[in-house]
Amino acid sequence: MATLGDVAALAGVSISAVSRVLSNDASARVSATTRTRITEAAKALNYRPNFAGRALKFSRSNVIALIVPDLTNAVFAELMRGVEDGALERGYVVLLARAEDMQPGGEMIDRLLGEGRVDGVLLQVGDHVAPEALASMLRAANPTVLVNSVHPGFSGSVTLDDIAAGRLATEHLLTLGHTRIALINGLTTTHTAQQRAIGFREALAAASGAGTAPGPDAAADSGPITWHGYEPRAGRAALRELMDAAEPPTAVVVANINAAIGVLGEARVLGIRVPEELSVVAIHDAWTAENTWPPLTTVRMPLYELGRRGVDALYARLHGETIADTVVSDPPPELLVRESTAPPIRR
Amino acid sequence: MATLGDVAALAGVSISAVSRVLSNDASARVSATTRTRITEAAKALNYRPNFAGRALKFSRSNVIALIVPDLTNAVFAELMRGVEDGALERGYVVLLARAEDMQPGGEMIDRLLGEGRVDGVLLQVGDHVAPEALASMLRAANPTVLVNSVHPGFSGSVTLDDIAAGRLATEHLLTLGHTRIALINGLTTTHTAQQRAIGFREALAAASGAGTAPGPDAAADSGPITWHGYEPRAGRAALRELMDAAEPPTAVVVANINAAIGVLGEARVLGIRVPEELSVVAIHDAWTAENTWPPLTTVRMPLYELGRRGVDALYARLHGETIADTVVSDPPPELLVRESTAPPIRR
DNA sequence: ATGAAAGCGCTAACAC
DNA sequence: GTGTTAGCGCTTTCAT
Repeated sequence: MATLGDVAALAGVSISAVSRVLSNDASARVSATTRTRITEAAKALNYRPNFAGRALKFSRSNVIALIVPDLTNAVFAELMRGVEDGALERGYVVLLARAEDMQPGGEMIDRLLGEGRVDGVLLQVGDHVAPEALASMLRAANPTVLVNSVHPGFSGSVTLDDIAAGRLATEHLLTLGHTRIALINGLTTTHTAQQRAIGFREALAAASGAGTAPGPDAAADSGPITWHGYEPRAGRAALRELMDAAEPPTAVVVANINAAIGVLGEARVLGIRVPEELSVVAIHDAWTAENTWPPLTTVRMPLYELGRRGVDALYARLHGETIADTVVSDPPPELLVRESTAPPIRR
Repeated sequence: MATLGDVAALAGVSISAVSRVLSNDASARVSATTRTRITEAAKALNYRPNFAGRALKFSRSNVIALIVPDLTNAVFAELMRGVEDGALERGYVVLLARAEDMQPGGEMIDRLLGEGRVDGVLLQVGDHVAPEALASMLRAANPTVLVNSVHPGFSGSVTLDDIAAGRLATEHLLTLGHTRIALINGLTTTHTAQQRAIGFREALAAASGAGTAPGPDAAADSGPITWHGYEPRAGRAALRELMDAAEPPTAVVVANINAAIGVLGEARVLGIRVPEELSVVAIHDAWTAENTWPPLTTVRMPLYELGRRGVDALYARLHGETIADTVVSDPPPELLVRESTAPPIRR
């Protein structure tokens, strides 16, 4: 690893001259000859500015941490890509971390930040994190931006339009002619699940309001909602529960694609044919949706853009700006009709 | 961010005293009183050693990079966990990077290493990387360890026992009574695919050798092999190809679980019932295997241990030891029988 | 037992 | 135009 000193020696100039040239200081006055001598020497030695030296000088690492609950969740693939691209564009490197290692109470994050390893944190909080645990790491001037999550009293979240997603998925089923529709949702504690439930109810209410006279109790019009979580096994449990009812649904909105995969599996076990006897539409798209049977109808969310906007927000915060919560709705949620949804069977 | 100087000032001692105490220098002679004064001051100020300062001093970052072709591939989940755990144990932090960003020709890796951001690299090379591209970054004293891959002339790989995996999967189908067995494999260029093919042929040869008289041309005994790749769509293409044959197989070994998911999907499209008309066993286990229909029989590989051993090897290399190639076979590949395999139909 | 000082690689203010 | 110098936070001789 060649240093500035090495380059300076080879070029026969001072260290500061080299520094000026190689960091392309605009206001640097250097003769053309020395400039070429320096750049050539640097190239010959394959010079790269030492990371630690810079970080020490600037007290800034140009690294941001991205923390997601589960790295292998295909849903986060796009998010990560967006973050990486946004970061690269701004000269940042992304340190990807497992939320697992971040327990308990953000000790690991404190370390990352406290030791100056990273300048800021992009945090997608997992479903099972208690708000209290979050509170400790969101205190004070902590350069953190929440992605896809919110926290009471914390300003600096960037989220998706989950209401629209819930509405879109539900409208699709209504359009097909379904009337008994259920929502297989995430945990009640999560903001995303709450939002998706709102969209679900909105669509149902609008339909019943338009189609029939507005009932006195709109609540009775709304379909059943389960709140088991976003994992495949949560989807399985939810479906069993719903199918036990006296009048089981003919269609379900599943708030997460992974849970939907569980729903599909459980439907097979229960002998329920999809889409003939049960239509399934899931929120979030991923490669897995094309490889289930039947292929899953999904609502594609702008996760890539979410990642980029998250970096934008963190960048702004790192530069002293106070940032407001933002909802990423461009491009808007998009319905991808595959083969898991169909009109209900007449009988 | 409190510095050593801050702690020293608060404790009323010199900076060097603080350094000695806080880095628990065993050979440091310090009075009990100053020691407690220092530790208390450090605690009061929530002191954390500055990363850049240390890295600069030691010319060592205590960070290793883990590069995998696709972060969201469930197969790598275990690998990552093993790496993280192994690294943490040794006081290292893991910088997770997309192979995507590493193109072309390892420019990004050169940067990571050249700027001193990481001390070494754990590299799982993707299927589509040309050996020439790899050669440039594996030259000289590059502190790199290949995981799950090999490179001609490069010593420092840690791999799995893919021969045993191929053999185990094939033996399972043989035991069920299948005689027309095919291998849906990865690209010919990948070491893992080659090894799995060896195991596949070994099992077939052993069976034909034991069951009948050893034929003069053992090659004729071996089942057909396709080499399309490890992705779902590669699996689909492979199945279509195999089923076009005059005597299609009654069972397939799929060299990768993701390809196997594609195989299952394509079987549905072709109207082939699994396992009645076609048994499917895949190498590598993941949560997805439990959620396909039917649930996939798989061969579980010790990927967690692979990760840990990879860190071991890199650590050794970073400390000047020359390391040999190693094969991680403890625990050995394990067959997980689910519902995608069954005896062939008699006719 | 404790402190002073040098130096890791870099940048920027300040000479000349 | 170019060089000298101080200092970012840390560890480690070397004095005392």
